[in-house]
Amino acid sequence: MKTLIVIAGPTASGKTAFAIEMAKALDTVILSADSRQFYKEMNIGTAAPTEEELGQVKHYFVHHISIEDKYDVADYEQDVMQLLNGLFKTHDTVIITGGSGLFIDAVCHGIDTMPDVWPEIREKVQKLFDEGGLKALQNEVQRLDPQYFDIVDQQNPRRLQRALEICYQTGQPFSAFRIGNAVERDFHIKKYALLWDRQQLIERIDKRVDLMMEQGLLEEAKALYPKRHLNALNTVGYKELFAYFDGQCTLKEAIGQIKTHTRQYAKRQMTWLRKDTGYQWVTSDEAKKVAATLQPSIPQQQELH
RNA sequence: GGUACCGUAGCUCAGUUGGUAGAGCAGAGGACUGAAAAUCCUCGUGUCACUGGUUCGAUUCCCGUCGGUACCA
Repeated sequence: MKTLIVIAGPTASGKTAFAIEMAKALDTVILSADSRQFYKEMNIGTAAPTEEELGQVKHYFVHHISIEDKYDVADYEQDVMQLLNGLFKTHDTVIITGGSGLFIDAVCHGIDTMPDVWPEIREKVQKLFDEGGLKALQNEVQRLDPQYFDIVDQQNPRRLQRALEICYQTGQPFSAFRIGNAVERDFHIKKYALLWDRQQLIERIDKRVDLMMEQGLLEEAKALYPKRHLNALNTVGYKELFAYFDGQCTLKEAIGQIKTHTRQYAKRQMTWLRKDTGYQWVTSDEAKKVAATLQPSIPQQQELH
C-alpha cells in the first residue's frame, strides 16, 4: 500500500529541511501544505523553499497560484488528491509538509463537499455584518440553522458568516452539508511533528525574522503594498510592514511585531497539532535518524539508456 | 538650585470624591470543515516608589525622601 508521510510542526521548526532530507532518502517528491507558500508573489516572508531547495527535490503547491486567485481548502484538497493519484503510480511514498493544520486535515480525512458561494452572496453577508454586527449574524444563523447555532462559536463572525453564505446560497441549513464524516483514504498516512523546546523555538523564530529582513522582506512587502487588501496578504510578516508603510509604527516596532505574531502563530499551530494524537513527535535529532533509516520509494528505477 | 507634573500588573496607562484596584498590549491555555500565517474564546493580588503623619481605615489627603520628565535659573 502507498504511504503519505506528513511532516508538520510549528513555524520555524525545520519542516522544509526535514522534508527534503526525507524526500532524498525516499527518492520522492514533496507537496506543500502551507497556505501562504502557495502564492507566487510571496516568497521571503513565507519562508518558502529556496531555489536551491526546490532544485534538490520536486515540490508541488509552492508558488503555484497568485494572491489574486480564489483558492481555498476545498480546492487544495481536490488538487492534492488528483495529484496524489498520479504520483502513487510511480512512487510508494509521497511527502506532504506544511504548517496549515486545516489543509493537512483536509488531505488526511477529506472535507465535506459544498456548493460554491457566489460573490454577491458573500457581499450580502458581509454587508449584514457591517451594518448589523455580530448580533445580526447570530440572529440569522439561529433562524436559518438552529442546529449549527447550538454548536458554533457564536462570537466568531467568520464562522457565522460562512454558515450564512451556505444558507443563502442553497436555501438549506449549513448543517445539511456539514456532515463531517472522515473519508478513508486508500493510502497509509504516517504523521510526524517536529518537537522543540519553547525557548529554542522562539530563538529560531527571532533569528529567522531577522534573516528575512536581511534577505529583502521590506522590498518584497513594499512591492505588494498596493494589494494589501487581498486576503492572502493578511499575513504575518507583511501586515506589520504595511502598518509601518502607513506610518503607524517604526520599522523597529514592525519587526518586533512580526516576531511576536509569529510566536503567536506557532502557539496556535501547536494547539492544533496537540489535539491530533496521530502524530509522532520528533526532535530534530530524531528526525535525522528517521530519515536515515528510510529506503527509496522507487527501488528499481535505474537508468534504462 | 527653584517650580510643576509623574512614579499603579512584564510593558503603556486608567482609577479610587479615603473602605487595598482595572483596561489594552505581552504571556498562558483552548477552539476552529472553504478568509486558516485567518478568525474567535477563557485566564489579571499587583509591597498602587519609599518614610512618617492625619484617620476607625490611606494606594487615594498632608510632610519628607528617592527616581523620572518638563519649564525656570
